[in-house]
Amino acid sequence: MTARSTNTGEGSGAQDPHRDIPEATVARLPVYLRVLTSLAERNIASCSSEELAAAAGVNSAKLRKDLSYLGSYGTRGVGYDVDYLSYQIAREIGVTHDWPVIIVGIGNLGQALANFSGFSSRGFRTVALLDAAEQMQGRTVAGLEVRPFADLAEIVAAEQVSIGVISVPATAAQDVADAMVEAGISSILNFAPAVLNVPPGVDVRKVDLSIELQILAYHESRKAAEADETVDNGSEEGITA
Amino acid sequence: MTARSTNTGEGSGAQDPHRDIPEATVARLPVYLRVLTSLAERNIASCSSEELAAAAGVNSAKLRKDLSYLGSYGTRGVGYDVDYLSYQIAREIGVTHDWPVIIVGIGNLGQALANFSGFSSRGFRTVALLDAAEQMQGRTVAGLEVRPFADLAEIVAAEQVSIGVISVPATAAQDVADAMVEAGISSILNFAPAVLNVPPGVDVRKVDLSIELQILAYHESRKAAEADETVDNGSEEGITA
DNA sequence: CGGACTTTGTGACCGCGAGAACAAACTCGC
DNA sequence: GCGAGTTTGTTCTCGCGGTCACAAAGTCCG
Ligand SMILES: NC(=O)c1ccc[n+]([C@@H]2O[C@H](COP(=O)([O-])OP(=O)(O)OC[C@H]3O[C@@H](n4cnc5c(N)ncnc54)[C@H](O)[C@@H]3O)[C@@H](O)[C@H]2O)c1
Ligand SMILES: NC(=O)c1ccc[n+]([C@@H]2O[C@H](COP(=O)([O-])OP(=O)(O)OC[C@H]3O[C@@H](n4cnc5c(N)ncnc54)[C@H](O)[C@@H]3O)[C@@H](O)[C@H]2O)c1
Repeated sequence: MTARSTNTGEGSGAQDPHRDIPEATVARLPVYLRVLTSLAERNIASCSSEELAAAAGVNSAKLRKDLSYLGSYGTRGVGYDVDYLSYQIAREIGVTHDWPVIIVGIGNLGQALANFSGFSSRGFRTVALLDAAEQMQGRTVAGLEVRPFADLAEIVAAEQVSIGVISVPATAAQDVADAMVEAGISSILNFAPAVLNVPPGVDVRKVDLSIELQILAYHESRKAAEADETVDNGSEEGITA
Repeated sequence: MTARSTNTGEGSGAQDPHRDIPEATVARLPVYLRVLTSLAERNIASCSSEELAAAAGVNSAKLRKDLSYLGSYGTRGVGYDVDYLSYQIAREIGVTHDWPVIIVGIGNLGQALANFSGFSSRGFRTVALLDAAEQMQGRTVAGLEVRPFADLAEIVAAEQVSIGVISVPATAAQDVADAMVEAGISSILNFAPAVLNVPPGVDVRKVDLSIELQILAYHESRKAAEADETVDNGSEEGITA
């Protein structure tokens, strides 16, 4: 999913034994962190891998292996300390401090994102909303004034922004991405249904609702086809045993 | 990502040689379809795998292999016919006809989704908006009246809905999912940051913005750390050759 | 203090998916 | 009609990721 390019030194190998957490694990760490936060809110101090895994919806062995990439933070025979593990995961992800984020394109979706409170509680702070449309200028959304797109570079520099969200129409997405990169942003979350071209070193993640729905539709089609077949063949339900 | 359970007959093996398209391929087919649609709009009749792959942002060999799962729809020495291939992909995904969809939770996000025009053009039709809150009842959003959550079963049955979207707070997500399944929905797109428990045969896909941002944050952290190291070690740029 | 029990951390195995390379098949020009 | 050129479809290999199973390590009770 991520268009993460290989490191700057293309051929260097760069096998620093420091840490290299598998991408699949990185994608699950936030889930674990959320579960742990929820446990902490219920004043649960300690927790086994089995319980954690169940709450996160994954296999317990997978969870243990994931956590082992960060170090040995559990106690055998007991489990994991909720607060301690939470902190370790947050530190690994890099959300012990807040990341400033900007949103470009304050339409339907952009406004919903700006109004969304879930970001601030999970390590992010929306510092600016930008839009190119004349009639959006000066309007206030979620307590922030909508600023002209031309101010992008200035804002990024002033607030040290490295993460940008794109919620403009697909046709404008590449232009916005180019401007973001030019301004110094190196991570982009893209909601527009467009393939973004970015230079090495810049990460792009895309969220595409139509694709998600179409994947569901595919499985629905097959379920329907399967059901038809089962009707034709008569019942196939496990009467074997 | 998908919590698709194994088929009804858990141990049956079900090796129907009919078709079994790899999940990774299924996730890319919608991207190809979008690219093809875009080409068709520009009156481009034919296209090589190389061009398609570039526009979709994937490797051309991978694209060819993906397409080969549907059959041999290309012409060697020429490429693919845009309209023909579009239709074949749409048929495989199952979006030659529209799928009725309902959205539950018409808050910030739900309203943005309801107002989003992109769904209808990609094989989906929002047939109902549901919300539990008293003050939402009777309001009209995107040309549809918001209906009480209690009407869920009735609507699903009347409109033959099999796909549901959840955009309620995380605490309510499991309840809504249960009700959806009870009503006969078998595919769920979940925006709430919660792990949903559903019976076998029901597909769930989740879209979690906080997780996406946290993954970006992780890579940002590492980029920052890397940059620090490079400064310490002096330049490491490819001077080797 | 020791043994039984619990739970972590990890080694081994397997299957999916990505990518490179190539043979087959088709078109087009002569 | 035929050869050169082009592009597909497929085979092979390799590495990542998921799962099982177990040894190591710690706790707790008698
Ligand atoms: N609304 C949804 O629920 C939804 C769902 C999935 C995907 N999307 C995607 O998200 C994007 C935005 O959707 P939306 O419904 O909010 O659209 P919208 O038309 O409501 O909003 C787009 C905003 O972007 C601004 N804009 C346009 N060009 C710009 C530019 N070059 N620079 C800065 N701002 C610019 C416009 O002024 C407008 O305010 C689209 O690509 C859409 O496909 C939206
Ligand atoms: N707004 C965003 O941009 C955004 C981004 C990421 C994730 N999310 C997630 O999407 C979900 C919705 O976010 P939101 O900002 O729209 O919240 P919101 O509070 O604005 O809207 C939630 C809506 O759900 C309704 N609701 C609550 N319980 C219900 C129930 N049991 N049955 C039916 N309806 C019910 C409420 O009446 C309300 O209208 C949340 O889980 C949130 O974490 C939102």
